[in-house]
Amino acid sequence: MYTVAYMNWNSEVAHIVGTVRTPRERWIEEGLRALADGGPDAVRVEALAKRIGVTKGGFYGHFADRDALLEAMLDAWERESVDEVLDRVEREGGDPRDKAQLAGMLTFSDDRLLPIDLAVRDWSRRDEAVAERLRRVDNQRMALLRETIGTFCPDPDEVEARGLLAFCLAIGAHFLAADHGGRTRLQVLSRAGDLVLDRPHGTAARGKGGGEPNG
Amino acid sequence: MYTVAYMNWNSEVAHIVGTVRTPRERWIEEGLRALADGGPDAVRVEALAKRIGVTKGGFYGHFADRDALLEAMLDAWERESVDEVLDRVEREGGDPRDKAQLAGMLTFSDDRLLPIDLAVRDWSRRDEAVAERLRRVDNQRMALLRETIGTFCPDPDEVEARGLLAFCLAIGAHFLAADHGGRTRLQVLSRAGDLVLDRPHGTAARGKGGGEPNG
DNA sequence: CTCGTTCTATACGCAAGCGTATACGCGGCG
DNA sequence: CGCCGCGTATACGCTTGCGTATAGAACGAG
Repeated sequence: MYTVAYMNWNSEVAHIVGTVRTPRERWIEEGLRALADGGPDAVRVEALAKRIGVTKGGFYGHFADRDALLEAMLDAWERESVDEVLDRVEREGGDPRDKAQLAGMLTFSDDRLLPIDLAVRDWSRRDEAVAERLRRVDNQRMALLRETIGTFCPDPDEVEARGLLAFCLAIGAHFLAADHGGRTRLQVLSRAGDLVLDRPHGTAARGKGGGEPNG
Repeated sequence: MYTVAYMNWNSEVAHIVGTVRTPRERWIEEGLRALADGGPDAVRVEALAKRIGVTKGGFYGHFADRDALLEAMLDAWERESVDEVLDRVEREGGDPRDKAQLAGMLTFSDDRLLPIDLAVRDWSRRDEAVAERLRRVDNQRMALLRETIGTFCPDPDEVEARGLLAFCLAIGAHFLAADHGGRTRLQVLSRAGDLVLDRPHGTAARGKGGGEPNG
């Protein structure tokens, strides 16, 4: 019976999804990995094929051309970034401030999404369409920050400023190469987060970069 | 800048520097422009030549290969970033907080240096040698921030946190695509700067973003 | 004026990468 | 079984880009 079920999956779902051998999603996934590793220019059809273990033969059955893949990659990223992360924050968030911190630290400590996010940011500086997508994503994250920060900060202008600060902190830290004289980046980051969220030092719940370093 | 009239440069200096027609610096300059516009992958010998108005013929008289140009570009950028900016801040800086603000807003509102800086940051994520250079530059800027913030903030850990915050704000803002509901990015940025530097709203010497003391 | 240095133009070989065309293989279906 | 669909492999033409070779032009020096 299992065999039947499997074969049903094959026949029924196969033509819906489109392919069984190397699904369209596989190309997108590998494309995003290449994007994360080397930027948009590193997304090369033949290179992806080699990584997957096939030739580019079947690629053009899924995508009209390389640009179509890039579009699909951005679609996937945008959906994954917004839906998944926001959902997860909504589910797991506790104290509003920790929730805000979680919002930032979630995307920005995810080993998979983070490098993609950073690559997209740089990419968006040169491609208006990418910038537009990033704007949609960032606006949603910013909305979350506004909401959570608004719970303890009455002035809307200050809320916005703190939101920007938190966001810039989460992003900028990954584009920064400075040392901190003995301190860990995480330690300084934690302290900075306390400042942004206007909470006494060491009050953060166990987030990702939270907690007291003690060292 | 280098471009200043290398045409009437000829007789005297020619045999000292070695070249008159298209100086080595010209290739570097154009390379940095290409880097700013399209990242390291956009620095192509033939493209630069076309932009300069020559063919690549003379290029290999100045540089062993493309990598040598990239090295030279980074040399130039590193020196220009550190020396020029720090000197200027030292000369023009007034109130320590404004000086700190100037430090960030100088590089990060310079139409020429800013895009190069951002491109180098992204580049450094994929090239360890570039990361090392960026570390040197960022450490110097961070030192300046420490110094100025330290004048009004006694706690070294907090100084470091505020410094990181300021730095991240200056950088991150350029990688951020979110809107601010009616407000200008500059407005929010200004308010955020006030928070970071722990000063009442509206006390800044000049508006942020290009508003350096223009004496 | 002639010479040598130095940049310039042009041509070449080579490799990577895109998109297309075509034949093969394998599984599903009549 | 034999056809068909779809993914795959392979080969091709085309473009871009690097680095080299070589001849010509510009300009200062003698």
